[in-house]
Amino acid sequence: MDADDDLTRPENSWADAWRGILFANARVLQVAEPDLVAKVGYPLTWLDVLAQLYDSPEHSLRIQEIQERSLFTRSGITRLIDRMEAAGYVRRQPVKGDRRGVRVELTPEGLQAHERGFAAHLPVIEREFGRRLTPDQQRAVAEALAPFWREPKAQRGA
Amino acid sequence: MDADDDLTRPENSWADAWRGILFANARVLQVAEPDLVAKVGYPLTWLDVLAQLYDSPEHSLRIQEIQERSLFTRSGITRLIDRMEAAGYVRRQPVKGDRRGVRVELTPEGLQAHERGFAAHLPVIEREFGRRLTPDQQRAVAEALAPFWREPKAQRGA
DNA sequence: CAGCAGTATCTGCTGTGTCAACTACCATTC
DNA sequence: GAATGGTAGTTGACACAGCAGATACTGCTG
Repeated sequence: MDADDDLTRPENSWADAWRGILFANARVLQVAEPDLVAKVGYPLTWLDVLAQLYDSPEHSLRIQEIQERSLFTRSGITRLIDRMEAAGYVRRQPVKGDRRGVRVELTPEGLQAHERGFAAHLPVIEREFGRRLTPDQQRAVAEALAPFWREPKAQRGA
Repeated sequence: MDADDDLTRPENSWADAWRGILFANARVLQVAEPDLVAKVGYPLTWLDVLAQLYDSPEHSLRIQEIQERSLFTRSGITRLIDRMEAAGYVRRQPVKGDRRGVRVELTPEGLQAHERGFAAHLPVIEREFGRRLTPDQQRAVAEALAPFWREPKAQRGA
């Protein structure tokens, strides 16, 4: 993914770490994504949204909140919710007090889909990722990369 | 990205590491990708191919070899090369001895594009990723994730 | 309360990647 | 050397995400 890196120079020692991130991400998802679709019939993006809703009070969030927690743009979320709504996993509700807004809430089917999704997905991630690291490595990676998810998101796009 | 993980159970201790990978990848690329496009006028996928070609003997590879080294399907590569060829960065040549094949080679413009690309890209990755890890963390992450890029690729797709 | 800037979401268009089918060619077998 | 099965690359139809502009509403100002 990266070019020739001179590892003797200290300022380039992050290059292999970055390469590792790129490859680990790509290789694991390349297995996990089709696996999830095959097993539960929907893609990882849906599972992400289902999990966000599940973890929220009343299993519901506003479009904007979903966007903030995810790595999509607003228009991307609109269409994602369109599809999930068509599948019966979520429902759009008016927000009381702000008629511009939309509250997205999990349906019972969505709740079930969330459960099935994780039941199918987690073992694959464990097999493809977790087991390939020692407990020490798991801790080290988790600690080193924690800043990237414990921070507010850099805003972008429409 | 993930759901509620019980971190006291040892078999779930990879969850935060995985979450870190997902977020680090997404957050860094979310900055680096538009930055590259703004600075050199082409996306990361091109830089990846340019680097592969640059690192190869005679700055050329067969379509198939590019595909093996990348995370795309064959048809994806075909179209990617179409665009890069239209931009003048690569050239398609017949393969002697196998008239089915195509050899993709870097043009002088492509060579220059590669150079400009890395000159623009590496500092961004360093800033957004490298500097946020201590040297120890860089080493630990690199070592833990090395298996993912030092392995043959899982085949997929058309 | 008219005007107007700001916010929340949606929509049209476009770029890019995938899948499956297709063409062209290679290699083996009889 | 015709038949057959495999390989290399392309193409058509489609799915999905992004951007920019549209729409509908909020809330402040005078």
